[in-house]
Amino acid sequence: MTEGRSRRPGPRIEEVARVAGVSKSTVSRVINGEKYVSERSRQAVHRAIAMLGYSPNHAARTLAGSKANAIALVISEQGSRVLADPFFAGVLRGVHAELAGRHVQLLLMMNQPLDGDDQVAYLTGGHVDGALVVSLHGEDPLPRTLHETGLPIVVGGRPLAGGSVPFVDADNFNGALGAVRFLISLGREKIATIAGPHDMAVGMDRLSGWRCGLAEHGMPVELVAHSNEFTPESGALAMEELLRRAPDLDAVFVAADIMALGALRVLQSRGYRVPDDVAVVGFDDSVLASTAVPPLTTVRQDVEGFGRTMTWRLLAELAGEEKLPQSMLLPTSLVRRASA
Amino acid sequence: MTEGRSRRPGPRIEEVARVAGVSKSTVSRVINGEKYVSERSRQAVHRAIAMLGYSPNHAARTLAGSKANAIALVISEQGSRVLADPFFAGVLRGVHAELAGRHVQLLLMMNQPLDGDDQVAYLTGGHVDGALVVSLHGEDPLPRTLHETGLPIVVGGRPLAGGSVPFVDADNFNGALGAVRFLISLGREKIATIAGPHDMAVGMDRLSGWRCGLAEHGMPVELVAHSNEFTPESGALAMEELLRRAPDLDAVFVAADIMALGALRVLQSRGYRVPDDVAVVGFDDSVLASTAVPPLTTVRQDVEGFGRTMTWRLLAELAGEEKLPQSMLLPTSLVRRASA
DNA sequence: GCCCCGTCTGGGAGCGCTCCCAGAACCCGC
DNA sequence: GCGGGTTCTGGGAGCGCTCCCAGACGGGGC
Repeated sequence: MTEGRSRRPGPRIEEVARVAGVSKSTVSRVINGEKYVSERSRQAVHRAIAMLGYSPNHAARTLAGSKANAIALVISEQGSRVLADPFFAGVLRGVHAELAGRHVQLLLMMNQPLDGDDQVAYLTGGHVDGALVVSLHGEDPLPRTLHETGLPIVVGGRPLAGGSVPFVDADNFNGALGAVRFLISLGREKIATIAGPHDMAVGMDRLSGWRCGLAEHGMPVELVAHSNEFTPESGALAMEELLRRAPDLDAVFVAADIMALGALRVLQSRGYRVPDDVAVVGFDDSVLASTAVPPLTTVRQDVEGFGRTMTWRLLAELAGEEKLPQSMLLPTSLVRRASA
Repeated sequence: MTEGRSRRPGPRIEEVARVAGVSKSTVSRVINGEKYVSERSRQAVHRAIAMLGYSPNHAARTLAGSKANAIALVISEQGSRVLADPFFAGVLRGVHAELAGRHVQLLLMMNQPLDGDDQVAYLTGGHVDGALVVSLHGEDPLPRTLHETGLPIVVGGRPLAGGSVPFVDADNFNGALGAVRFLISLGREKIATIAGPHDMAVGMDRLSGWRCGLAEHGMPVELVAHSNEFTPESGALAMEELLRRAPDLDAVFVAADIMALGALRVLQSRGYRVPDDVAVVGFDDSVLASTAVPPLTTVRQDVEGFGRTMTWRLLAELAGEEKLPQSMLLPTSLVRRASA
């Protein structure tokens, strides 16, 4: 590479030891937060580190130690869809926030068409201590594959084929349930839903919530239209199907804002007024929700918290903490706008 | 961390050397593609590597060598906005695609409120060989600061305070120019623009293109409304201002799809028909464009190419290539939909 | 008094590579 | 024949840490 970007300049651990008046070993112990270091030494080392502006060499730590001091963020499957979703933005911010101050590198990986095994090999090859796997497609085999190698991982989004893989997810079930209860509280009586694909947990869980909400009021749970993907077009098709089956429906719970957009378009072009004739509730509270016409009432999930929680869970496991919850569901909240 | 995720198992370079019947040094030379290795040795080493499934230890290479074998992707300023933009998704994919097969790690970094100097220190501290800096805010000092430390970087988006920092950007000027020419070809005669903030190159370049397009047909270039940020609300305000100043305008070029959404809303609520009364052209071709009502005619930029080009440029520099272009502009294209 | 255990410390081997150096082998021209 | 290059090779000293070991010190319990 560019010849001679000369060897890293900063002070080494030895320098710190000299200044602090202790040995390399003791400095190392302080850096790694081990016990069996006197308060006096600890202070001295911290002072020396601050004075010299010392920062440990990542490669050396990794080479010498038994850990890689890095975790991977793996975007499974085409990545396109996940990333295109602003959802991912918040997650990333959360991950980063939780990592702040720790000496842990964040490596980014995506499923390339080529990769596959390479990726698993790399991840389990000692380059990272653990991985955050964002995988929306419930049947994605990667989470399980990785988990079985013994690599500590946390999956974002409940994996369908997960076995006992630790995961973090929004509480999709209760989010949907709350949305339906809200619609019922508005006096709506014929509440349909546009559900996501069968093979995604996020879709199934929201559908269950909808079912449950209706069932607990003794209302029928027939008006379901499945869409194949999270796109406005797909949402529009589903809406058309619903209107064909029940022209007199008065509310729709749509499993994603982006599909709700398509549904809105169809409703309006058929002359239904939203929310007067038909109330619409989405899910995600993405940018799309507030820019929709009318602005969409939707279920918000805390995406940043999503990333933070995943990271926290992984780091805790790496730190050897016991009795961690195998999975965690994050609360959602209803954001009321104009569409319902 | 989890005690005893035992030391990385794979074979070491010495093993490869033994099997190939050469010395460590020669294996190292082959791996790093140096010259002065006989064809015979090279073949033998490659065979041995394949047979053993050898993969070099990243930490050791970095520690021993003079390069880090990693590059950083730095999301400058709040990150929130950049990331929320699907724009970033494509860039990331492009970066990753370009990196495939190379033994280069991609480290992700964001500007934390806390960081600042820490980040510069880390980046110039030898942890990475170079950095891709995504910075939409033109006056962001980070690109220049990093560049001045001598760290090879490529900035995504033309930096205003950039000096001679290498950058990659969409050809915003010609994109806007093309949009205006298109509007003129439709017979529009009173073409306004909603421009982005003054402090962002992307906004300024698109404005210049609009100006130029009108000027070359001898049309007046007065109908400019600046918005402070790339939001629908801001776009709506700007549209209102324009209508106040020129109720009879018949076209608007909006510097971003997301602002165009706000503009559309205002136009429609005032009874203007789009595109019959007023033609609207956006910029970016984001998801928003196709879901808008009516679907937005807009200027597309190849975001994936953006990422690929940035990465290519950086790697080329790291490889010591000479005479690289200091900056690169990527072509845009007009996507015709219903709004114009 | 003794030993044992818990606390704290320093020394030094070695992680798996790269890169410098020295030297072998070979070609060229004179 | 000799000197001077260019091509190829191996040996081995580190890169900057961590972690093991050995040992020093102190405060119990018997």
